Amino acid sequence: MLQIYNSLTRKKSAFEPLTPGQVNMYVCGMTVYDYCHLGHARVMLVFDMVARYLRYSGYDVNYVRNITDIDDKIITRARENGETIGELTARFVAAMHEDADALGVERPDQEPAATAHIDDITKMIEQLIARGHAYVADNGDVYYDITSFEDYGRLSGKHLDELRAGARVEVQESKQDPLDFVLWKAAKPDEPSWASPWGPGRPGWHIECSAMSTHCLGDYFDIHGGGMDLQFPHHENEIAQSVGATGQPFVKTWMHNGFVRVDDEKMSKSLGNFFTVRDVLKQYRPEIVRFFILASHYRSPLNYSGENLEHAKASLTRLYTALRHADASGGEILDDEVERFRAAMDDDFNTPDALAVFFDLAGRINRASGQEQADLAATLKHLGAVLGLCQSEPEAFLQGTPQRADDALDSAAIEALIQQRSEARQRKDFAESDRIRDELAAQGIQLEDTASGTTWRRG
RNA sequence: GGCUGGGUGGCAGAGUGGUUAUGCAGCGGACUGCAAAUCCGUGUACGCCGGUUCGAUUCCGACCCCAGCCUCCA
Repeated sequence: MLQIYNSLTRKKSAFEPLTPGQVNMYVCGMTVYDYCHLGHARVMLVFDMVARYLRYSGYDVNYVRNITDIDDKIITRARENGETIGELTARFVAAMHEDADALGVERPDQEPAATAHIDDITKMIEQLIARGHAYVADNGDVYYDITSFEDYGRLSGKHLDELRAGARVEVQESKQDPLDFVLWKAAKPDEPSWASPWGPGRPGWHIECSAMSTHCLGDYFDIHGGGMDLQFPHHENEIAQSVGATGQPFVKTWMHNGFVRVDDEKMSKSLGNFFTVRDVLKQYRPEIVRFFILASHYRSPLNYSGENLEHAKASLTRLYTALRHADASGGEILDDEVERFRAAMDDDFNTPDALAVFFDLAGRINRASGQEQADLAATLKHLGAVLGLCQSEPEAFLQGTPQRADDALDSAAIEALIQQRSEARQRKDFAESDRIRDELAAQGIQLEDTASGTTWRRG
């Protein structure tokens, strides 16, 4: 039985979908004005893993991940670049897809963009006004009236008076309460805008997720996810909006993933300490990045460092080294191992524990032979598919692309040197043999002599 | 200050009221011309102080420290 930690109740509980066999999941995606950084990659990878595992567990999953394609930063950036917001966002949506695809993240079933749902957004705002949860201010903005929603603060554990005491919210004359948040922003001159009952303007950030999730998945759905920093105010506001507008409960299980850190500090745009996915992929192959992220629990902080990426690389190398000498064809899936894997994953998607099963399998593959080995290897590949790992040909992974294409040897050159070395070894010229091996090692090529010949990999 | 989450062996990272994952690194051994890979063996680690208990790293309380949110942020 799958247990998921619910941020709303702050405890793990058994997952039961609202409709048996069906899971509706919404995840807050990115604001497309720049390239994805590793923090974005973590969200995409974590919920990709969740969707994959839910499907593996037999659920029919409808996974929605939105795209925020209108907001202040987008407007500013487009203006700086001298391009339209449409041109800017189209470019970064494409870049995001490239990065996600590279990391083996399966596309969500739906990827709604805010600007394509202005009608849904304005309708929801009208509902909120009609139900007494929102008001039109004298500056033309529409605000949510925080005092009209009794449960406000429940998700984040905030109390209204304490939030007000914090007084870090910018004082806005037009607001009835400093904590009221904007649903619709009246357009200033030269800003992109859409028509609405309150005049030309654009949606506030929070309302788009309420409108799009409801549009795609209905009033009440199973899982809503995102980064921890979205818990307040974004998700808190979504609850106020959706429950306020529909009168129905909104989300059953809230899931929040931990941050990627650098030097024990949150990686973020505002701190400027971020690494883009494409930068990291210049140094490490996608599967290594994927392993790195899945090797710690999704709610834990994850520290980015070259050392940790090297750890991930070494770990994957061990798995692929085991698969390299095993033939999985004709192998049968071993139920006991699948059960161990599932027990780990059923415990709030405990991927580090699940990966321990992979290493047990690898060790046993190395010791076994024949049918037993084939069964073990087939099981490793089968479970690997659930996490999006170990699906490459072992040779392709181990001999994969060099880190620096300019000075590295190609396969043919390597094979030629190995051939020369074999001949040297034949005539017991070990000085020459070792010289060639050292030469290859200097290029990052590791040799392995086996009974059936010499194989190589990039170390 | 308020609210969350956390402090596990050299590193990474799970987990548990008593037999103490997993990977990397280290050490000893096997294999090897030598290596590499692999295999075998090897490490009583759970922030500090009290309490509950036959027994706590695991439960309770205090304390110290760290991170996050309270402002745009995945």
